[in-house]
Amino acid sequence: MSWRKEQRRAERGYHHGNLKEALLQAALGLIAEKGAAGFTFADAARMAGVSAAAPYRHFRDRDELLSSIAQRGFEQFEARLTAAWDDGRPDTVTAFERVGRAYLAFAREEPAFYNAMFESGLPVDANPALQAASERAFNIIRAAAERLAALAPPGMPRPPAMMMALHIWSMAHGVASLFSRGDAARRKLPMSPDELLEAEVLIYLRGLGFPTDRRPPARGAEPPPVPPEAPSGSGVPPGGTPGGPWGKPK
Amino acid sequence: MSWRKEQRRAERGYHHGNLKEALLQAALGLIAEKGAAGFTFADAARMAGVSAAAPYRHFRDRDELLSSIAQRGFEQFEARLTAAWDDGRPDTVTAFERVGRAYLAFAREEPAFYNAMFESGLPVDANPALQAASERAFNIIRAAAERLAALAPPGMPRPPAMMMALHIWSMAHGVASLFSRGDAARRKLPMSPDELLEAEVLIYLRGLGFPTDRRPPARGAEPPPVPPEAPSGSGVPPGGTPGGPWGKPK
DNA sequence: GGCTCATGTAAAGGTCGTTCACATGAGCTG
DNA sequence: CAGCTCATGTGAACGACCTTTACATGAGCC
Repeated sequence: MSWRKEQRRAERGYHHGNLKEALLQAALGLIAEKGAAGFTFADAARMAGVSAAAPYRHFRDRDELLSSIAQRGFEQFEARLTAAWDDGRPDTVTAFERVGRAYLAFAREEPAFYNAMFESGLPVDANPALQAASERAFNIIRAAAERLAALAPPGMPRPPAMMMALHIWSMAHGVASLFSRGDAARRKLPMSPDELLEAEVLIYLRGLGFPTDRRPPARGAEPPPVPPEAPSGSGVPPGGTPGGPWGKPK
Repeated sequence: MSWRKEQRRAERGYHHGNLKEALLQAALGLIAEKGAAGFTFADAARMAGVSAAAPYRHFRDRDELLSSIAQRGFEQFEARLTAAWDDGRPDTVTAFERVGRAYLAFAREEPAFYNAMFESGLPVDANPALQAASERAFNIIRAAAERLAALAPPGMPRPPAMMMALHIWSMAHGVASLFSRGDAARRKLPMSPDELLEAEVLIYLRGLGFPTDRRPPARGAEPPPVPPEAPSGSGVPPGGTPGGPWGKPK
């Protein structure tokens, strides 16, 4: 009860206080540095200032730690996608693309989480809680796709929202994992991963018949099914992509 | 030079004969079973019936073995993509889709190679030969995209072939790595990975303005001004998808 | 104060990756 | 065939890691 003990508790608390949290943080840092494969249980213990056996009081084994991190990652992922979707404001297509960018941003800014979630070799169904978290995150994309599908122009058959969601997911994951992270980012590209994904999604949506030319409706005409591409005269607002979803057409 | 020695040579040749090849094969099997992360150098040595130190006569370290496998994988990958592309026969769009399916088939049928190539955490530029092999494989996709881009319908701006190639690659990799391999394949889907990718690519191509409805024109009004590729009289390629790129429209 | 349980430690066994000194046999040279 | 040399494989050893086991310790509760 002495002051010192109180002090110790503040520093390390009960036998360190919250080793579990400390280990998660340490592991996160290590994974960010060296990848999920390179991360070692012993290192995390060392980093937390604790013996190599201590972590086993909090995690059955190394995989369970990894799985915990992946789960936490899916939760943050879900939060970011939810925020990006913003319930479809200001319009569905814009919000949808924002979700795509949020996906990439997460992959780029949280490499450790992304690695644990998708590249650590964890079996998808390792942990029911993990699986549930993963599904909750995916459901954001799915819900967005649902809203988008409901907007299908009259002329076109309405695409299944589930399929759209899976397509978008695969695009985002493909771009993230091939071009946007770690060593893979070194591949030389004609455009940034964000632009690449944005163009990909836009072209895809156009393929479904959605109007993707969302700029101040300078030249009236409500979008007919599959409107022609950007008119050559438009003023190219900053967010817009002149000349179509890709850069300057040849 | 006795009979026994000749026999031994037949079995193991000079000090085993071709340990290098045996190690590559062993590693391939192990990776297929347990993933690139789980594969161990010592195991490969054991499987080849050789001491744990022997592999070091043929590979600088474990990573070099992995890198060799990845390189060989890219070579086989290139061969399969080349065969699938078949120089764009019978028509560009059909051949293009066949390349997509070949991509998935490779990922499914050669999980060990795919794993070493894309999921082993090897730095892309680890080995110049590896990087070159990887580029050669990608160039097949790129060449196919080039041909496709050249067919851009007059009304549309011509999409950069490089971008198209990157898009297709990301779709194929995304689908393969999320849905088509190992544990990930357990995710329950409304359609097979092949169908998923086929639909995705078709929708994408339609978004670029390509005619993707290569069937006897059932319920017209589809392709805008576009020189149709295969003559519509040709006998319904087996890959045809009734009702649009996805299944029955709702 | 004493009990109990969660939490941490030390030690040990097993596996790996890797290195090093050494063995061995293939193929050449004379 | 003798002998040399070099590629190839072995055995032992080191350090790191994962994991288990027996033991220590201190928090919280009666």
